[in-house]
Amino acid sequence: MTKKEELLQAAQNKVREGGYNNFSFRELAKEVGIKSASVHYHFPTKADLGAELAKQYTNNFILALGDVKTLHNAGHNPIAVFITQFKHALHHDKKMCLCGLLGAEADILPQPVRTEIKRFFTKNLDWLEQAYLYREPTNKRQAKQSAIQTISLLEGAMMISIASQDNSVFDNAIAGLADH
Amino acid sequence: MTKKEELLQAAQNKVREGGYNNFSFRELAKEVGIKSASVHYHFPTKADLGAELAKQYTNNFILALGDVKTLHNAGHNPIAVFITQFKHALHHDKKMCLCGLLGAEADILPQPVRTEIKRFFTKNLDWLEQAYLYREPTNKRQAKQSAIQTISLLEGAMMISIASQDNSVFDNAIAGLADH
DNA sequence: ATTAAACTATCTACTGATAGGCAGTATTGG
DNA sequence: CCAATACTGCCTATCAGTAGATAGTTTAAT
Repeated sequence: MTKKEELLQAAQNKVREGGYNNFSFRELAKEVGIKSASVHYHFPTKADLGAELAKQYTNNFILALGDVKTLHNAGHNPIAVFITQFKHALHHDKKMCLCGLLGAEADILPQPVRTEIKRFFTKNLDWLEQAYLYREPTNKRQAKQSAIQTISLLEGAMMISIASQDNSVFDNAIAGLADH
Repeated sequence: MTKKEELLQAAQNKVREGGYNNFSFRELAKEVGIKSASVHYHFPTKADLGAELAKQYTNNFILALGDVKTLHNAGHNPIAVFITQFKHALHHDKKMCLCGLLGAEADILPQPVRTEIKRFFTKNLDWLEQAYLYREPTNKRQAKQSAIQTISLLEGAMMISIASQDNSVFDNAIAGLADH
């Protein structure tokens, strides 16, 4: 892993714990073993770092989900896959969704970061809409609404689980969500 | 309004925009027209201020909801009332739920603040559980689950609406939620 | 006279950012 | 083939601004 990648990884952990203001160049530098001035070599400004962080997070997230059609044809339920990925983020990383937390504080984010956060949600909503269209006789309007409701429930349940320090909240919230 | 109340109000706005790290004693002081040192007179430490902020927010929120039984007997649907209060917070204040945002960054909050955030959710879940028990033949287990799902959906939808800078996301998410 | 609510002044620590230097590696032109 | 050049990735040193917090003082109302 290059120093740049290490910096992004360290930043991701910090942001997922306490938001955009919860990391500093000095802190990241110390964690990966370089000086804070060198972080500016890789990312000219903090906004640049934040934007790239959100961008890569989104890309990795969508990539990990895979293709809706492929999943469906292989006999998997895309919606269950989507839910599982959120569940994994909470249970494995024990941290909030990066874009969920940043989304909540969108008002104070530099524009480039805010743009990437928006992209996370449009990408995920498009994916979910497609997933719902592979189900039952559904029109586009209904699929869109189901997509919004599903991702809202997941982000909200994640948030409350972390606030409550109790993952059973999340498990309870998603019970029976995938199977109609 | 006393200076102390003004300070709490100013802090609430700041926190609901960008989280716990988005306000400073100097900023608050400037906004209400006193010196930063004087803020320490009202709130010895930042954690004290944060905890009282969350406490009052929770109390006001529950107070504004009213009593479930009373609402039900007056012919109102408590669940619809609950949803309306969230909707109002988003549409009127144009800001995230204080405890939603703070809940997401619970890992970095001073314990006294975290405790108050937890209380917000237990209070609201209890209220909602009661509300669901006034509906149809439902057992306690089902009512608890419905409560978690409802508040998760609301918090999540709020978050995504702010991230997307588009309130129609929220309206779409809550469509048909109150009426079974 | 006591007390509440503000003040002045100051401390240490941390913030993002910049200027300029210095090795090591690639690239390129004669 | 080799010297000149440029690039990469880091460094030291430093800046102005802001953070939370404290000690001690003044003001005004009870």
